Amino acid sequence: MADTRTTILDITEAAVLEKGFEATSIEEIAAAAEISRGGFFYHFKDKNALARALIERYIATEDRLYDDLFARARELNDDPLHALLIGLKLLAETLDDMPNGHPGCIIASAAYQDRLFDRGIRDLNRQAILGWRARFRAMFEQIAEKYPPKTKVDLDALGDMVSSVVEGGLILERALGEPGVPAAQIMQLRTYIKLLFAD
Amino acid sequence: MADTRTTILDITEAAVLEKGFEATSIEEIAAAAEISRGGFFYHFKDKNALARALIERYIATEDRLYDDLFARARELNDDPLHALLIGLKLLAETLDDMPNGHPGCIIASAAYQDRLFDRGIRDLNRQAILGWRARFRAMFEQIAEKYPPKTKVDLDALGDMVSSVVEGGLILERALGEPGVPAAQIMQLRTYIKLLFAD
DNA sequence: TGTCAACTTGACTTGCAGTACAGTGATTTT
DNA sequence: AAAATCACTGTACTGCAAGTCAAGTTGACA
Repeated sequence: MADTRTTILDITEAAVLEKGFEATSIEEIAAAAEISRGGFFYHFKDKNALARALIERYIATEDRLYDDLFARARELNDDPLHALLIGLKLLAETLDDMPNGHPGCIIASAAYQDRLFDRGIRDLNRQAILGWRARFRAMFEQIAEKYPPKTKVDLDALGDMVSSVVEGGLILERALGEPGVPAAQIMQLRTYIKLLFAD
Repeated sequence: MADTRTTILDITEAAVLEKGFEATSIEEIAAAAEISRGGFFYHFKDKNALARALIERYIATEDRLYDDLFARARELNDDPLHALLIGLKLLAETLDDMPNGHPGCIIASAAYQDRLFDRGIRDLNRQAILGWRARFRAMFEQIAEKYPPKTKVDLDALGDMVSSVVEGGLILERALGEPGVPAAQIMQLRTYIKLLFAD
């Protein structure tokens, strides 16, 4: 059996995906983990600490996913543009294969509940998004060197666009109850990049 | 003086933008509106009714904004592609001129708190997003007739992309504490549309 | 054998949502 | 002029969830 802390995080993640962080009570998390409320507070000082651990875990997972995906893409094609296009395709497929939606929500829900979460969580979030910006910006710089873009373009904004369409897509997906929106949005972004850089 | 109901909505909107819906108590809304808690419940049955009214008002505002913006753009240029490009530029400028951020958050925060809000609110949200999809899809259809797209493209996904980058941009803006992200994202989308359709 | 980590139990405080209802002063209707 | 309605105030209550605290239990390992 996994350790209780991990169990709590798994249960919380599922509950948060289903109904949001606020709507998930400690009581029900404890019940699902088959421990008492007191037991919960033994592992996490308060709900804030739980949120923080969840976000930390999510960011680590996401970073690893991006590492793997774009490393594999680069193996398949050494050209920076084609590697990115392959990576985005893989990302779209991965997004579509997530049955219960994507935990990206957690970042968004934290972004919209400033007061609820402490500064530490906000900084965590900020660093993660800046990290993704830098990651994709670096790829775009490499591409732009080899393939001059058809139009002048802000590479930071382009880097942000990956996060932006994923997060935006997740919101639409949830609000519409229609799966596949983030993947479709990523594919749009892919088309944009193709038009912008490819001959 | 504005009527109390409107005052309550204004105060709530500001508070929600600052710290989220959940973190805003009825007590503090009532205090800011200079009425008693009882007075609040006279106007709104519960917090759900307040959220619903806020979202209704937000959607109406957003629809009116889109109506105005793209009508003006069409006045400036009768060509469907150029009108849309002008409209998106105007939208980016409008987004940048909103000092306290954009209430788009409200849609997103509702999307992430399913349980908190009743089905009516969820349907409202859904209809709004479908409306925006249809609105932009119609524009893209008109454009595609005159300017065959360089690549096959899913017009629904393209229509969604407007909502997607605005909402996604708002999340990044909030999480980063960096203004101007949604406008920058809209400008990226504009570049994409230009590359996709223009000669 | 003792000690430490990982709990449990239970009692408590605080804060917020929501209910219920009695009353009040201003305005509107009849 | 009387009656009704509107837009509240005020108070008192229930119920739930978060979080605190103190004291006790249980199994593993040194």
